[in-house]
Amino acid sequence: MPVENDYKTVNLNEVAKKAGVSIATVSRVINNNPNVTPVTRTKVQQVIRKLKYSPNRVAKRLRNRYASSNLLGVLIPDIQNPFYVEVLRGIEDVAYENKYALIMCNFSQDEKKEKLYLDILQSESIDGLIAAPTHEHDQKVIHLVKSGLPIVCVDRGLSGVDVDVVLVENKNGAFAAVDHLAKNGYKRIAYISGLPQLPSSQQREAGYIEALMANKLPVDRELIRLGDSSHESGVRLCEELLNLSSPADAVFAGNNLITLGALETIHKRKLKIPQDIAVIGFDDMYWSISLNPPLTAVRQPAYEIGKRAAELLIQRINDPVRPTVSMILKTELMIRNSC
Amino acid sequence: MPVENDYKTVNLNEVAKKAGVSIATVSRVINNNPNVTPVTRTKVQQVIRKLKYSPNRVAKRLRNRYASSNLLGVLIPDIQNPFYVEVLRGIEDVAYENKYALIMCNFSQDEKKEKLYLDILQSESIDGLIAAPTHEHDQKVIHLVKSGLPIVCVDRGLSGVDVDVVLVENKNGAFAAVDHLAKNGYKRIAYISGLPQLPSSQQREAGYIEALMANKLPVDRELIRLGDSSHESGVRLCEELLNLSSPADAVFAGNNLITLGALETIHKRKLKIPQDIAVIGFDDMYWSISLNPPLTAVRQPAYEIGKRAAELLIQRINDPVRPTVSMILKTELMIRNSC
DNA sequence: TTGAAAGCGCTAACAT
DNA sequence: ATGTTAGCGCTTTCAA
Repeated sequence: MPVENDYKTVNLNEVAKKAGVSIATVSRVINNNPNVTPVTRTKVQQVIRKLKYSPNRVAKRLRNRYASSNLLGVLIPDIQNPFYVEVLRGIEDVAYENKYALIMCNFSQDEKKEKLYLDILQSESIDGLIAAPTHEHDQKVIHLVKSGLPIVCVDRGLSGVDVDVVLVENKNGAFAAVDHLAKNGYKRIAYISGLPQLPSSQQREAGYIEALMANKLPVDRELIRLGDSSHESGVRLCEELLNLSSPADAVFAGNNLITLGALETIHKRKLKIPQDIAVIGFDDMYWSISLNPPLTAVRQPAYEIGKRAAELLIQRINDPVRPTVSMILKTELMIRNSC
Repeated sequence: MPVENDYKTVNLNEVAKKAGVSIATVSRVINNNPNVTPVTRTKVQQVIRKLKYSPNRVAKRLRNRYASSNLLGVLIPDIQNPFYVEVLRGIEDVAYENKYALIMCNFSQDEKKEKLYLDILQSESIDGLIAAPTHEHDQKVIHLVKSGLPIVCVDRGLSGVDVDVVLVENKNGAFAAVDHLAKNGYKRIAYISGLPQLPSSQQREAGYIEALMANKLPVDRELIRLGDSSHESGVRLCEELLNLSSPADAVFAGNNLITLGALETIHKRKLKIPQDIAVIGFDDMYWSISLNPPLTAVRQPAYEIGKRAAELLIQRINDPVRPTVSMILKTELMIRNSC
């Protein structure tokens, strides 16, 4: 049971008393209300400084629930994924420029945790939210959108509601990757998918299949492995692919973490890339060049995604009725040596 | 200028009215106060569910400033550094278990930003804070400790105040790394340091120098390069080291990001590791095995650091007067192929 | 220009 | 067992 913390904070009352004015006047000084004489203002400011007074944001928000809390919520599916970290950095830079602080919540792809954090975020009365929902029918997020809270979705859209969203061309990106593999002569190209309920996983699979067909390659369901977007799933599913009676000769990994997991398996087996097996990953990393071998990957403009999302969110906070937009960013195939 | 958000929230009053009881009774139901008849309780709960009522945390905190906000602050120096991400995961798991949510603030080694976030955190009346201060004399954090806010420092201590802290054996870890290099016959071992004001950078340098001396190797100031703990600094300083008239034959990199930067430079120059130059990094990564070549590194128990720090923090919140503790965790040399 | 006072949603002491 | 009410720190009318 928490014990009383005995650190007390200076409040308006103490400042007012010490300055010999009313709390209303102190409040005016703090909020730069022009209706204060320079003399009074200076006097109050001195006391504020002396007492190290800083306004209580909690009280402020309670009183003025429609005023800005200067707090933005960010709901991240997996903080271990460097892609989301980069998105976060984009969000952060824009937020900081606009004097917003971030409450970041990482739900580790756990829907229960997501719900808990969403509840907290809502009752903290944040000004807006950037979220990557677990799936398109995420009831909780949909409910929040409907309630009028400014929201921007990244990486994953929402079905049935009108919401700002920032996505990438998942299908095209996947197509380019697999097409590159096929053009280089690989015949048994595998796809290790992330969580199958994610729209991005589905779109990447669609791109994979289209590229196979465009190159007259058969679609073998055995070569499509469904995982949970984690590093561990990359390790495990790559093993399965290598154990096939007719093993894969190339792997298209559905995200960052899966790629790193697949590489781990391949290196453990002392297989040569790309001679024994080719690898291409969705998501580039800044250290891709230092991997063995330098990794060929589909680059998502992660920082840009975050930046755009934050910009859209702040726009919406300032203008709740502007029409929603969908922003689709392009991917880029970074060809190096892994295929 | 933000416009009114028109999403209104259900409050105690509406629930009370609809249920035909007083707000006090509703409050009791919410807080599981036993003094409510089962009949009343059920009736109120039904209304709560029907109205989708959820308590306003802001009001709760204002009213009861000494009660738990169930909010923990985390002040991260650099979210791009996988080490801190791992620490964060440790913190998060413990926090979640104990029903705390996290406000994470990433200040990107920027002291101004750090100060801003600290102000916000304080006025959000968080229950406690886990911080990695910019340096040992961080006035703002010291002030917070003195004010009585429960705080645990990670990775970096604070001088002159009594505060819980979780650290690793930086000096020993560095010694082991450099000693390993020396024992393998390397003569011109360089050290790329992170931000020189960080205690960890200094301790690692001390370990480096001691290992040099223990192996009767000269200490050449030219081989010690001071950076800012970033990836970019690793790239740049490794270049400088390679351009020396008598270049380094081994590099001890002060952290994760620096290691990745140094590798980038070495690969760009098509140098062979460890033949042309050996590399050893402080901080292990789960994908170290997939690097070219598999990286030898000093492993810090990052997840454990976060876990311990969060445990200490929660202990302190529950018992503000327990004596402070310093926890020093061990590092481990992971020998692979880069030296 | 300044002050007094209401009230944001909630909890807890007190009254019934 | 339930209700009434004060007050957390703040902003904002309204009055002076």
